[in-house]
Order: sequence, then C-alpha cells, then structure tokens
Amino acid sequence: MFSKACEYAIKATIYIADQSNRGRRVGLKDISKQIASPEAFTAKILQQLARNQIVDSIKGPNGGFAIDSGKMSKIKLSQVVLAIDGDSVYKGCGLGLKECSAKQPCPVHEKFKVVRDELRKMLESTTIWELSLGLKTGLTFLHR
Amino acid sequence: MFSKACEYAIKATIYIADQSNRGRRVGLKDISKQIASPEAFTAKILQQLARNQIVDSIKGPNGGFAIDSGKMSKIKLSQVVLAIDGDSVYKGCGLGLKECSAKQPCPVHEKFKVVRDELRKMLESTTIWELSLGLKTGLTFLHR
DNA sequence: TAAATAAAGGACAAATTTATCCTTTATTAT
DNA sequence: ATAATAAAGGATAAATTTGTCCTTTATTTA
Repeated sequence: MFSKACEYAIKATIYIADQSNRGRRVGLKDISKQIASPEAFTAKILQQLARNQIVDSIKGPNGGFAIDSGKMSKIKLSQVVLAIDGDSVYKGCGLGLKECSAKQPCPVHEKFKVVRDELRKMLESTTIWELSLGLKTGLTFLHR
Repeated sequence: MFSKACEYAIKATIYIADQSNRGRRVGLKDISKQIASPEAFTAKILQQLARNQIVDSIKGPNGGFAIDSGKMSKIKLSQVVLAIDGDSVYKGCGLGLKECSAKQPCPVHEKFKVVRDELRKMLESTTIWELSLGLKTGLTFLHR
C-alpha cells in the first residue's frame, strides 16, 4: 500500500507528535530507535517532512524534531502520504491508467472507486494529533 | 497500491478472459500490445499466473493463453493479487508491522482496518468474469 | 520426421527504492 | 571565539523491481 519510506514517515510523525505533546524535542537517533528504522534513511525522510512543513527541525545542541501542538491537530495523514509517496494511492486509478474516469473507466474503476474513496476519506480526515493519543495512553505501538 | 507486475497481471487476466469468452486464444504479443506492457516482462508474469492456475497456457502453433469459461466466474481478483504481490496489501498492517492486532495495535490500526476490510471484501468477491464484461460491451478499457 | 510456432526459463541489464557513510552547516553552551 | 552538538546534504552502495535477450522445450502442421 505505502512505500517503506512512507511507513517510516507516518510512524516518525506520530512519534514526534507524541513527544512534542509531552514537551520533549526528539533527535534522529531516538526516532529511528523507537520506530525501528535505519537511521540515515530516516534522516532523509525527516528532511522531506521538514521541507513540507510537517515537522520542525532544530539544529545544534538540544536540537531535534518537533511538531507544534496547535498544528498537529491540523495536519492530516494524507499530507504525510502526499509528501512521501504522492497522492496516486488515494486518488489514482487502481490499475495505474493515466486516463481513467467514469467516462473512460478501467475494468475495476467502479469497484475500486469505493475502496479508494474510503481510503482517501480516512487519510484526509485523520489528524496526526488523534493518532498520537494512543501512544500517550499506551494503547498503541510503533513497532513489532 | 499494487506493483506494476500486479497491474499487468490483472489487466492480462481480464483481457485473456474476455478473449476466451469470444472463443479466442491469445498470444503474448497480442496481450502485451493490448495492455500496453513490456512483452518479456509480461511473459514472466503470465508464467506466474499459469503456475498458479489462474490462466492456462498452451505451447506450439495456435497456442497462447486462455481461461476456461466455467472457471473465470470462480476466479477472484484476490487470487491474482495474491499470486503476484501476496496478500499483505489486503490483509496486513497499514504501517507494515508484523505483530499488529486489536490487542497490540499500531496507531492507524482501527482507521486502516475499515479501508483494508473494504479492499479485501472487494478483491475477494469480485470475479474475473464480471470484470471482463465491460470489455465485451466496450464500456471499459485496458489502456491510457 | 522436419520445420515452424509459441510459451518456459535462464542470464543479464536498467531503473528505482532502500540504506549507509561522510562532510557541511547551523546552533548552543562554554 | 571555540568546541560540541545535531540536522542537512552529497556521494555511494545494496537490494528489489522492472525490463530485455536469447536458448530450450513442447506442440502442431506439413
């Protein structure tokens, strides 16, 4: 469904959000350990997230990554996916056709539309903030 | 969502089904032309589909690929996806966790479950036969 | 039986994704 | 100012996916 890079991006964003909620800024090492991802690769992904203003990055001693508390309830899961994988997974044709529409549909168009719209609705309505709540309460997990 | 190989596999299967319905056996060249896919790569994919008994392959003059008319209404789209990409896209965790369950859920578990179950239901209930109908009536298309 | 046809399969190549390493830049604290 | 810290970024490598080429095998027809 999503690329590995995108999976890491989602996990990292949620983890940073949770830590920001607890008033903690988190470093790359901590993040990649918590989400069980390769450090240098995760760094690249965090750079993309920072460029897309999904996370804030702070250089130097006591630096790290953070997400503004007010902002995290506005950031949608779709924005993270868009930044890393693009929007084709939740907007494109299921068979990869460039020109696929109700007028000129692929064979799975109607059936797939239902699923894709459900996915899109979920991604565009779910916030990073709500996904971080489970980590706070210990009800959700980022690895295994 | 699906790999390119899987997209080609789905298109090829539907095309072969349609042609089988018209009483025609189709060759690799014809298939890859119709679904706009690289010929040799498509050959590999067709081999996988044949090994998984999704299509029949016949060697020699007047050979090609076919799907038994009785069988194509029993073959589900999920079987094609399973043969090429495996079942993780419609059964696995959205964040790629190996151990993700209601008991130990990832942060997107509940939200993603709705989408994944919808996808699974669609793939497991949709037959190759019904997907081939649109080609016959000219209402659906395999390229562009 | 021989020639022609078409898929199967092996070996290889290109492209993309995933991953690593090392240097540079920005920031903080001493 | 200097040293220490941590992210940014460039170069490169490994792994996987996608794609190509050529030989082998099975089958049909002449």
